Amino acid sequence: MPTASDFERLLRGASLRVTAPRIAVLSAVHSHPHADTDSIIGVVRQNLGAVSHQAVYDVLRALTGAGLLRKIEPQGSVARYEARVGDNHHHVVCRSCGAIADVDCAVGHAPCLDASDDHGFAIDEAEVIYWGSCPECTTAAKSS
Amino acid sequence: MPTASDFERLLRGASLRVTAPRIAVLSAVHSHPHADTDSIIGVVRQNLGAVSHQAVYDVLRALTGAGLLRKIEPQGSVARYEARVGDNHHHVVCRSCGAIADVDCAVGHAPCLDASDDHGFAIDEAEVIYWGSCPECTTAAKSS
DNA sequence: CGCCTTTTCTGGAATGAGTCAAGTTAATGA
DNA sequence: TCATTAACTTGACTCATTCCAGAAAAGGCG
Repeated sequence: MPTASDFERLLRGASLRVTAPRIAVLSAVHSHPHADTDSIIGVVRQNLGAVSHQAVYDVLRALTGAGLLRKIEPQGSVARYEARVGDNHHHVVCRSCGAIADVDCAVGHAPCLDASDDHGFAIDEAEVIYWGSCPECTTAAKSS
Repeated sequence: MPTASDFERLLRGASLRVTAPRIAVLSAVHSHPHADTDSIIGVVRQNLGAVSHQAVYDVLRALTGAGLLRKIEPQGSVARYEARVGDNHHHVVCRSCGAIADVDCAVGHAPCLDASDDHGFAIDEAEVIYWGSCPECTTAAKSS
């Protein structure tokens, strides 16, 4: 678990100003991977007291733009954020409860970037989402 | 381009009632792949006259559930629908203009379904979205 | 062919994530 | 410390999607 000064270094490294809301958001996302915006707001307020939701939205956008956070939004879910960036990993999403887990890329290093026919697009990223049923929901479904 | 009676057969095959809005929606999605809900409503109204947006939403959900349509919603975009189902293809999305194109699966037949570590999830589908820049936007960016 | 049940469609109101805008506050760098 | 500029607050607002209750139509059956 990184400390506040680690986060401060991260922010400075991205030439972003160091403010309490930003550190709180970074910390919240680090300790709650795949959390949605609302939960993040909750965690941040628990640490800092009153913080406007607007500030959290702004911070999330700034940090996502700077590459410190990654935004994911699987179908039917609101936006979620995670702190693992730059390691090209993917996600499994449970169809029934929405749980999300990380999955390292199956084939090796940044592999899935090959489309059979790219229609002239300049492709810079391949995003993979695996859909299925998490262990809990699988068990629950069997016993019913 | 399938005809109205083709769509009727599709609907009956899925044991869904055959109604004008449903045929119009099917037809609209077939002729406008990757259209968002609003455009679909527009096309349907052009063919049928007044149709409530609610009916279109209901129809889209029913058809998606029956497997006649597929819903896709890339980040930052509203829901879009397409009629190509059951052939495990993926999409390229342009980061700047949002254009979407189809991409057949890179490695062969339902290939990407292997995650390195599935965390106990029972995975039934792998969804791949390639991000990049479409030919138009690539050209526009160079000339600026 | 016409009735009955069930599903679908209409119209309008409601929900909720996310955005906009204007003004205030605070971090940074000289 | 002071000026500059980015970040935060407040509050209203947008817009896709959903909910609700009543009207209409589809399909099955006599």
